[in-house]
Amino acid sequence: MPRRQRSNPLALAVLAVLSERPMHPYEMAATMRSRGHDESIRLNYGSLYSTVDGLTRRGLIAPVETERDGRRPERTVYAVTDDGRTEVTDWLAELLGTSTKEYPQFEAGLALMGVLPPDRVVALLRERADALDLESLRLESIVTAATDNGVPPVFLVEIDYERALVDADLAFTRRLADDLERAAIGGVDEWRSFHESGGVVPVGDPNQERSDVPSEAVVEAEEGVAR
Amino acid sequence: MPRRQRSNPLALAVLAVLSERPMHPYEMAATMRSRGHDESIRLNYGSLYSTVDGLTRRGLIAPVETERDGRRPERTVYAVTDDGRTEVTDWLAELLGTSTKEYPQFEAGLALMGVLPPDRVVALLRERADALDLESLRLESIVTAATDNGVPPVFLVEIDYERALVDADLAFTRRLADDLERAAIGGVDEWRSFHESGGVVPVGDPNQERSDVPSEAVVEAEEGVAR
DNA sequence: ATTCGGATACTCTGAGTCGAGTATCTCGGC
DNA sequence: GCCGAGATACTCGACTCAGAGTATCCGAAT
Repeated sequence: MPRRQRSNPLALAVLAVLSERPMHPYEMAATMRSRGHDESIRLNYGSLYSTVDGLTRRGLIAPVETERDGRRPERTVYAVTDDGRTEVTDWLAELLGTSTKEYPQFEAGLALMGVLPPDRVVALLRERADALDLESLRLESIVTAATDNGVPPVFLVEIDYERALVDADLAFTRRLADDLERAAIGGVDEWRSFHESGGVVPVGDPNQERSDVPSEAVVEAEEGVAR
Repeated sequence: MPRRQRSNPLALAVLAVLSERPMHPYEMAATMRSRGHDESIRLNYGSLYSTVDGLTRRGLIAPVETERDGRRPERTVYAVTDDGRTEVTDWLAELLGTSTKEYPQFEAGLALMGVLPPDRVVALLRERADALDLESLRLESIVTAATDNGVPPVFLVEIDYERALVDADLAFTRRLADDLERAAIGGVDEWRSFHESGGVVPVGDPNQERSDVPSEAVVEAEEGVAR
């Protein structure tokens, strides 16, 4: 059994458009773009073609014809198979019915922010908040424009979703910046004094170095995390 | 100039731990895990070792010694270089100071949900909401446990962040399920009747097929999106 | 008449990703 | 004193991904 892999949503999008009618890859891309799905699903040609290959290998889609127009490159039209039809609904049910852990970049930044001094972090968070504000407005204008064009709101829920997340992110980011500034979170003072008194952990004998660290409590606490 | 690529946060985490002191890859992994960073940054051995290779190639870290313990595999200890030190702070500033577009799986699901009938979607969204509820509790208990263990709250902000997003996601998901059920969003009735009267788009001549589609308005509207 | 941007339609390559696999050592329980 | 579970430390290979590159065609403006 060829190990199923539902990691790449682009494959699901391919199955979905092919459920409507057979197409060649380039047309799939054009269709997705015209529906704004490229806003929610990462789409670029390299991935598209290899995704289509993968789906073909797994028997979820199959080429139905290849046509050539003048001296242009050949176009291969694909159709979804019965297995493919089953897969679309199963996969979609999985996406809509469960929550999968994701790893946003910003979360990594938060986990490692101790490397920078707190004042710097506060300034950066404020910048980020402004960027998120713009992003929220951008999303709003997409919805407004589409609605004015007669697109029924059901087709825009993925944008609403993104906006809800951006707004939550914005609120969190602003709040964190404020809390760090006012040192309203435990450990900020130690973090600050660590950076003010040297900051860079010296490289050398690990054992020596441990006792060189200014704010021992912080390091120990961080290392002692038992989750 | 070797094109910099800051796509993989694991590389940043490697630079960050090596900023503290030189280590061999396996120890880096153990350190990250002990700090709970594997909750925020995707970590597995395959990626770790190739990430370390990449950083070495780009001159951001360098091997300082290789030691062997009995007949065990050799351990190569790496240290961060000056370029590496610059890179950590620059990269971190980028992560904390800007927002990068991400593509959550669920958003893809929302964009394609039209493939399933609305009632099915409502049921699935309810399931997802329950899962998110559990996830929120899990995150809360992580914070509680760590705090009880004496970890200063500053080291837990990335969990707070995740929790804020999960809660926003939960609120959105529940709200959407309700709205779809009550058809409080424009286009749901058309969607429903489309599925009740056949549902599957026939495969065949594209031109014919277009006029076969029961709810023409829906399809046209979706295709007419101009964003 | 010509040219030049943009659309059409893929192809190539190098790099990254991930899980499973390998082999050794350690330590506690019986 | 031996056995198995878990920790230590990495390796391998199949697959995926991104984005630049290639080649052709069309239409509108020069």
